[in-house]
Amino acid sequence: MPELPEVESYRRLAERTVGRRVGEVQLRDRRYLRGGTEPDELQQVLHGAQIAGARRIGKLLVLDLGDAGAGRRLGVRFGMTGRLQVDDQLGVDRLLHASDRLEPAWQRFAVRFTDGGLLAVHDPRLLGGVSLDPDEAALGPDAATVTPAALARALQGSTTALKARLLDQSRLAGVGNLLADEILWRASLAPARPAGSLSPAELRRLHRRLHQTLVELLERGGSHLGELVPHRTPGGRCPRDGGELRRATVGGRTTWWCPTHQR
DNA sequence: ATTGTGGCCTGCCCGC
DNA sequence: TGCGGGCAGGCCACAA
Repeated sequence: MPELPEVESYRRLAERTVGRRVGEVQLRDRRYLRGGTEPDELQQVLHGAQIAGARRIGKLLVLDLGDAGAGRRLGVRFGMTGRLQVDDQLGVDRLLHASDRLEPAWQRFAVRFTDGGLLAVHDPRLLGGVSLDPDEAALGPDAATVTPAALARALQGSTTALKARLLDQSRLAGVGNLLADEILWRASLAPARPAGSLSPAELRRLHRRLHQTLVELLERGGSHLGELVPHRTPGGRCPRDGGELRRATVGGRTTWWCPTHQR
């Protein structure tokens, strides 16, 4: 599913649209609109606008608009099965838990550029969506660049499960379920630990592993390419010490961890 | 305010 | 072979 590494791939792909002008806007299903954006407004703002930039905050892709749409922004969320296409190129090859097929009906939103190119979002399950002027302030610091101090602030003073806090996009933006399991596994921290219970040494370890994991997976281009992920399955064993992994629901999400070395 | 839960949405996989 | 149920989880509305 698209987490920070996938969305960063999408952002890089979206950079190809910078400087191009929007012609036709296609919204196949108005359920794909989020944040109160109306089809008419979307059409009006996008038509004739130029793409001025492609940014990413956590899992949110933001296209800054220029010219006719100056000052406005287009936000794209990918949910867990969303894919970005620019011209004839796809952002990532494979998505875990998502079909690799590209049914025309799954193309939920697209803009045609006046040069004949295309930016399209394919999303079988409609869990993603597009909106005008998304609330960027509602997101915490981006997980790829968060400082140790900011990470500590995101966790401190809370008794909720550490993993739940890592998944809270308003505290830290970009970590999804697979990444959370991978990072906690690498940091040797139990997912159900109270978020505020980490010692300074554990906080440093978590920050280092978070950073390391993101650098590595950004390079590999997918959140499913971690070390733990292939073992998140019944009977799966810890690749570090061979112990049987445990499965439970933490923070409302399926969670796999190694009770032997994650404390 | 914070935290937890259920619903959305549908392709896919398993067991009968 | 077909079918039904369960599962996947990002995000949001809502409840406690």
